[in-house]
Amino acid sequence: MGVTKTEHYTDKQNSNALLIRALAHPARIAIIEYLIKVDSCICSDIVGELPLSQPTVSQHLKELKTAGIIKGNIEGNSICYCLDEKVMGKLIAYFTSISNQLEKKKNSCC
Amino acid sequence: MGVTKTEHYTDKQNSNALLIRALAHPARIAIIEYLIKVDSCICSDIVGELPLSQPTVSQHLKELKTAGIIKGNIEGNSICYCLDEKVMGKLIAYFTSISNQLEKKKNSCC
DNA sequence: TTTGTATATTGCAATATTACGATTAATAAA
DNA sequence: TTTATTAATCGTAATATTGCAATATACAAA
Repeated sequence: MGVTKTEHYTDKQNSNALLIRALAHPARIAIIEYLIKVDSCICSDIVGELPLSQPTVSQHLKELKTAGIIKGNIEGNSICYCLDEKVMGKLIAYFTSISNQLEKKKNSCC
Repeated sequence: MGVTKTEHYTDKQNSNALLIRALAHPARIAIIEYLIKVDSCICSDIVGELPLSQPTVSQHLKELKTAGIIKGNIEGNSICYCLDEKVMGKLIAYFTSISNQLEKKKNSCC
């Protein structure tokens, strides 16, 4: 039905899924990589960097913003977007914890 | 149009997006967390663990398998699924590299 | 005020995802 | 061989995502 049964998973599983989903598109990966590279930016830069129209880029930015991964501050008549390192840190911490768990038990069956 | 313009991104961006997308659902997060916890399992176990029907679980397993995150070996008349730590490692390495880049430049503008 | 620039929103079409019942396929057990 | 068990596949419905043209909004500059 295209609708996820979120109520049966843990809060962590749901919130991590939302964060991960926000990065599950090459355009949004390109956006955060660009934000990391320039370490501050305005939206029109991003439109120029991507092979997408301005409305489509705006939509991807909105998804990243909704997920909390980026934040935007109005600056004159443009908008300064940058990473929310705290939220990004949560995602990184999740994968780090998986990494640690995998380190511990190397006795896989396959 | 619901179709991603993959040809304009780098191979890394596209392949990372595919890996990340494979985990962009709480059911699939629950599956890999369960696989890590038990360190080997068969599909029927997973069906019991999740609030989803057997066909739906099978479909999620297929997506994880297509992405390369898990592998399955036939074992009697059931299937032993487990993580492909090499592929999982690539994903972890990506987030680690992002983490390292963020460490270096703390002078964000927002 | 008018004009230009930057970004968001709306509306829509094409396609993808999520979920499940019914069925199939393959092996195990009786 | 028959029956049971396990997992995959098919078909389909509901919903979500991706993308863009057109338009709206908001501010800056002239």
